[in-house]
Amino acid sequence: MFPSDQRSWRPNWCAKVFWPCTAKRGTDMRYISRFDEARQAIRRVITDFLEGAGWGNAASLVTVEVPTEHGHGDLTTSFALKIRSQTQVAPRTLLEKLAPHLADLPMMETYEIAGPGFLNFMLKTAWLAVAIDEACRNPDRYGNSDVGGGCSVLLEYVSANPTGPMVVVSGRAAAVGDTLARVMGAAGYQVSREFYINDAGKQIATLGQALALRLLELGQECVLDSWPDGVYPGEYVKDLAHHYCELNPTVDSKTLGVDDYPGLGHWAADQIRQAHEKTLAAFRVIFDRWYSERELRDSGAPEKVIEQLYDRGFLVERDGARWFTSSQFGDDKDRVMVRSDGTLTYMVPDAAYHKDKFDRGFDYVIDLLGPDHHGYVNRMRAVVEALGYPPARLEIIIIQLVRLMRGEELVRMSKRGGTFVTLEDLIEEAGVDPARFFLLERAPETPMDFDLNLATLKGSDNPVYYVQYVGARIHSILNQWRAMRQPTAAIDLALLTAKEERHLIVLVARFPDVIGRVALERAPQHLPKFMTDLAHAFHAFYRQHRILDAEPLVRQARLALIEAVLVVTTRGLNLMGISQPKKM
RNA sequence: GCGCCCGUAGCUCAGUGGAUAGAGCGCCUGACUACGAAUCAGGAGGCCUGAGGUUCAAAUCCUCACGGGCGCACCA
Repeated sequence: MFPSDQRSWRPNWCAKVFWPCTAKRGTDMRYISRFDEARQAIRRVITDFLEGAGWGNAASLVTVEVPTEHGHGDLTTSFALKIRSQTQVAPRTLLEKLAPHLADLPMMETYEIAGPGFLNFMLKTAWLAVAIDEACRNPDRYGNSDVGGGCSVLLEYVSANPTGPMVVVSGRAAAVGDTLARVMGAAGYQVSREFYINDAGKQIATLGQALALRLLELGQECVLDSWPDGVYPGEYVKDLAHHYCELNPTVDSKTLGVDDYPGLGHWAADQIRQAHEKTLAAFRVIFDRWYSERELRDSGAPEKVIEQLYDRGFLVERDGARWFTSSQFGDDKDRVMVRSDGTLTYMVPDAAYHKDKFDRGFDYVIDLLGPDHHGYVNRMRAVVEALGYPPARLEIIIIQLVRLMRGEELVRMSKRGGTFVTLEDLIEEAGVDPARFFLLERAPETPMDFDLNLATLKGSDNPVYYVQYVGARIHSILNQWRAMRQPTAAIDLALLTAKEERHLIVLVARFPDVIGRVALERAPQHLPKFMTDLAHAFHAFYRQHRILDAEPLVRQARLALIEAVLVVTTRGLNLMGISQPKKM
């Protein structure tokens, strides 16, 4: 039983809910970040105090947070305001009594009571600076945590139809899904990544028809005057036709008929799927499993789902068809599962696929779907619930539209006309690093404009270079330091007292929390934001302070500091699937 | 008509019920005889679409408008 099971069924399925997962594994080796440790220690003092005063039931309202504003401490809590109605004590009076208990905490530098009843904490710099040491010692692991508690999660994303090239919104899903997978892995989830291939059904036959017509054109060296509606007209089918002829030189295109369409379609779909895999690999997105709808169908799983729904009484016959009574689970209307001609609707294999996901024992099942699928959310939840699985464990994130712009001008995409801007085009024009950064900057469910002019810029206008430049500068400094062949002094991080240095220490210490937050909220956009903040803090430090020219003990401390910053930028970029160049 | 997403600086967007709402781009002023100026310091720019409600506290939660986008098949 997981906490999310008790969560009320939310029509707003966007993953804004912040819930913990009961730890299953890894509790012995629990890593606690500096910020987590401070938070827990402060919270414990406060709850002990409240219990002592007879307000123990208010303890759940005590939260210790990173403030939004600078100047409100490293951590802050507003619990005194929140529990006022229960205690009937003026918040500031309560805090005056509580505060002395906090002074003894080992990480506490100062605290202040502010505003109507906030309590702000400044942590000891040297205590936070332990994070610098942790980062330098664990360059490949720093930032990891076990907030995921070892829970297993299946992420399905992209799942583009193998009937044509991938469009840019698939690229967004790829960037978001891949980054979530990387981050959740770092945060202690056991992640599996899946791509579901719709390689069955009518669309495959239609693809086969398109191929057959292109083969006919090739064979007769002509161009057809009319093209049937809804049959993929894109240029890519011509390329497939050429390839097909090379492999099958004896094919007689004039004899191809309806019976040949499925076979041709399967061949074409497989070619396109392989192209998808190649493009995604170039985008640094890899999957653990490519799940074939066709194999699912061959296994008989769809029919089993029909039976199961029927046995449970959720399938009724009406107008000669069999309907799933999804409306009793919150869907707008019932859905046809078996048409009056006996064939299955596309929904059935999808239902079987989701059943299979849960049967494989995943604690969480996360789907990233395209913007044209949001009408589909309720019915898939309905299926999950009807089959007896907790619907809250199916999380669906809708990846919203990407509009491509060139400055002010909208880049038109027309699927019907067969003209695309494909993910491949985007990679070629913008490059993987800027493309991924831009696609990750925005919340997945927000429609976004992608300005190709901005992404293509090589200069300072491009935020990804701003972040990468940090690492390049640090590499350069560290190389020069090694070339100096100076004796290494002992590291005394207490020498890092300037405000720019402190800011960097705080950010390095906060990195594990950022990873945890991205994982728990399924909100990748916080990562580029954090990286930009870190880059800004580093560049400000760098302009203000000398490193190699500093007095030896200070130099040694600053070298440790920038090494830790390098660890964080490199890891942070890596979690976004973005490179950290040593030179730019 | 019904459902979903979005509405925050000129533009693109962040924002965890909390304090003076932030960033990037664009605009204006300054800063290299310097470990990398792809940088830094500063400035201007806001009725958070509107109206009610809940709350000690609302950009954030609820209701209703308005505006933009996308879905609403015995298609996949």
